[in-house]
Amino acid sequence: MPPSPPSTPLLPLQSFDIAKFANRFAAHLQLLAAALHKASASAATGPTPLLCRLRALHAHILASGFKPRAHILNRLIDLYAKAGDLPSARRLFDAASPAPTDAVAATSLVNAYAASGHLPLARCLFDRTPLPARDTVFYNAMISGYARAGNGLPALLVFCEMLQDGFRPDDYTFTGVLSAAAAIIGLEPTHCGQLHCSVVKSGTEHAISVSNALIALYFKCDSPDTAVIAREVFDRMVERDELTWTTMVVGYVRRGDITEARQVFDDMEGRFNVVWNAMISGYVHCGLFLEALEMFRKMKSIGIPLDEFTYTSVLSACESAGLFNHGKAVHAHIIRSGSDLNPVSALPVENVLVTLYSKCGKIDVAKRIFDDIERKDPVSWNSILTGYVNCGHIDDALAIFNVMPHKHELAWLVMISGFVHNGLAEEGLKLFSRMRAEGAKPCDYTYASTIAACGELGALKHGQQLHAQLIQFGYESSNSAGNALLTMYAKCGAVEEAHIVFLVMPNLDSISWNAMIAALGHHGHGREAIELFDQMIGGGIFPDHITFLTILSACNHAGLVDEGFRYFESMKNDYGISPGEDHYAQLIDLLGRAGRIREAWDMIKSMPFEPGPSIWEAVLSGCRIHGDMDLGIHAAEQLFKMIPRHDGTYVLLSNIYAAIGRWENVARVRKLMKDRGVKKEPGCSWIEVANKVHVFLVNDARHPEVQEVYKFLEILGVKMRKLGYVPDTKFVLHDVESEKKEYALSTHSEKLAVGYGLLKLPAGATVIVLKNLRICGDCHTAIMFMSKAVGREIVVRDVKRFHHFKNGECSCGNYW
DNA sequence: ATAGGGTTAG
Repeated sequence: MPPSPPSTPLLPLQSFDIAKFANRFAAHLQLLAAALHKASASAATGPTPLLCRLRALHAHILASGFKPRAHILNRLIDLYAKAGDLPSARRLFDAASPAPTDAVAATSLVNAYAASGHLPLARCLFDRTPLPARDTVFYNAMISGYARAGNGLPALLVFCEMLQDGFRPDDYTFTGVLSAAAAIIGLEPTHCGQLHCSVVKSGTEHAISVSNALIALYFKCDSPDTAVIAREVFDRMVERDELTWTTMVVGYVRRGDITEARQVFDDMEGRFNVVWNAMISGYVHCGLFLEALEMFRKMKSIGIPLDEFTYTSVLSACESAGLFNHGKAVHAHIIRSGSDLNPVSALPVENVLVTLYSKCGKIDVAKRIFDDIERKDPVSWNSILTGYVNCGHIDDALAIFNVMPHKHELAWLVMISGFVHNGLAEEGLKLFSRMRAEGAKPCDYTYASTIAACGELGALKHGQQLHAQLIQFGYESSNSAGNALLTMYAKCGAVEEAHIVFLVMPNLDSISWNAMIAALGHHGHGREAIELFDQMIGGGIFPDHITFLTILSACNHAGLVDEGFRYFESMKNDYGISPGEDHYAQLIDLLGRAGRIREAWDMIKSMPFEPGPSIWEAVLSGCRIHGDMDLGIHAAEQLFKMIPRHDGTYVLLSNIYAAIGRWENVARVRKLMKDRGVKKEPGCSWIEVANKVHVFLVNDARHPEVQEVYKFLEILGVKMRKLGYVPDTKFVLHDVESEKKEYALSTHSEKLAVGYGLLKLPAGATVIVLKNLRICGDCHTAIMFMSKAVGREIVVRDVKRFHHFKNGECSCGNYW
């Protein structure tokens, strides 16, 4: 804690003669400068204690009637500038004009302006200083000012001006020039070479700071060759400082070369904690969390000072690795070790703690930490917002969002994607509109989330509008937006559009491939999906567990049993990806649909883990298709045991009882629910509703029968609410900002169709599926089963053609 | 010179 400003005068004025004053002042100013240098970042706003002392001293100087000579004046200006009181510095400077004979004061001011982000002011002063008053240091101030602000080109121009004006650059000049050059994006290796040459010519290459800047410059170039040169510069250095090691380690880390970084680190002489921190954060960025933790442990044990940077990286490692107990231990360590954390630079620590606690489900702890943060910044707000969203507390998140002082771009994004993930896609769209109305600028990720919302809603027109906006904003080459568009078009049934997006995307990543394969699979194009998968492999893209989930699902949709098996094996053997529960579930679903329910059963028994809900769901659906009711009920009951409070299970179980007409069991389910305090009605009501339903396949909102469909949906929606159901996304009536209501169902409705289609339908009941989409895999399957169930032909119109379903087959020849 | 918050695929 710096001393508070003295209330009594610093100096007893009467005891010194004027000459001695001058010396005393100079000495005091010197002391203040040293104190100022030590007290770097301070949390306090307003005048700092040091500034108060400076003002008091200045007041003494004025009161003494002593007219400070140039060097004292310069020092005063410098101190005011460094203490952050630029207006005072400027006043003194201007009062000393118009005859500044040296550049010292101007340099101080240029430095201060640049440091406080007022580059134009610095430049203005720079330009107004006449040539005779300039010196090398003066140019250096301007150059390093630009360099620190990341303005590479202006810095180089000042450097040229300096040479033209006939000044000799020194090591400081080159340190500035090189770090300015490093800020230029797309710098060519030849440029680095040219700068390197002029460094050598000037004879400053032995200065450590110049070599350091040179190394940083070569690393920034991001080519393997320049990294080698950086290494050569490093090897030739006779003397190295902390910055040298940091630059090397960070250089390798940024290139993703963690091994080289570690080698440099191991060669390091000295115990610089910044380098340790850099190494830890390097490990975290590479996903090597355990190595990061090990390094932290070692750092602690050999007594390298830990600081805010260390804690932030280590906590982030714990959070990313899911090692919450470890994270809590580090938190405890921070508290135990006393609060020697700088309140300004500890902010990232607090922010990552918020993330850590919310990630492990302790949102209340996260909230407490958040509330205790004194000076919350946008990251703090976004962290707690994300915490609530990820815990599914979307209402709390919204409440926080609404009281946020400055809604950062990311906050909008988190909120919109939060809505979409919590089944409130429509709210997401509304929020996007609000964002635009409030003049906030969406980034490509925001577009990605909003477009995903359209996909969930099946709101093709809105999706197209967003597509157009995206191009206007210049985001058309963004991968995230492209992937979202592709998926949106596929979910709206426009596979061709999706494919076009896929074809024109400049940088396909594994998500793009997965999305396109899924799009084809969902629409029943199993063969094409497989073909695309092979292309993906041929293109050297490594498939992940989602790719295999997708390809298995595609095989499932297309009834490609053998292919499904082949890919399941290949996943394990060729790619070393061990199948998870979902992969097994796909395969079991596939077998079940093909009537090979016993094989599916064997597969379950051979699984390396206990079957979970998705497995039993797959068994259940297989049993429903092929009438193996004993196994089906077994599956339903397993499901029931696993998630006893999951309403869906009650629905599922009573559905299957109802389907085989065992109404007494349906009643038992009702009673069970009552006993267990589940408020909702069991699922048989759904069936009662569904069996009387006339639903149409609709591609076009202007379809003559669409009004009837709307009416039905409204009745169904009301009825469901009366029964205590909250209609899920499949049946929500979407009012999508247009004048006329657009009732859109997402691809999930197909699953519903499968469910309904397989029920025993009373004579005369017709179940057709409402869609404004084209017929795709599951939907097709469902209708084929329906045609078998009702024993007569069902004709549905697709966008392109009519499909005639009869006796479980379709005129288009597609096997389900 | 080292640190913290985000998206899209199943």
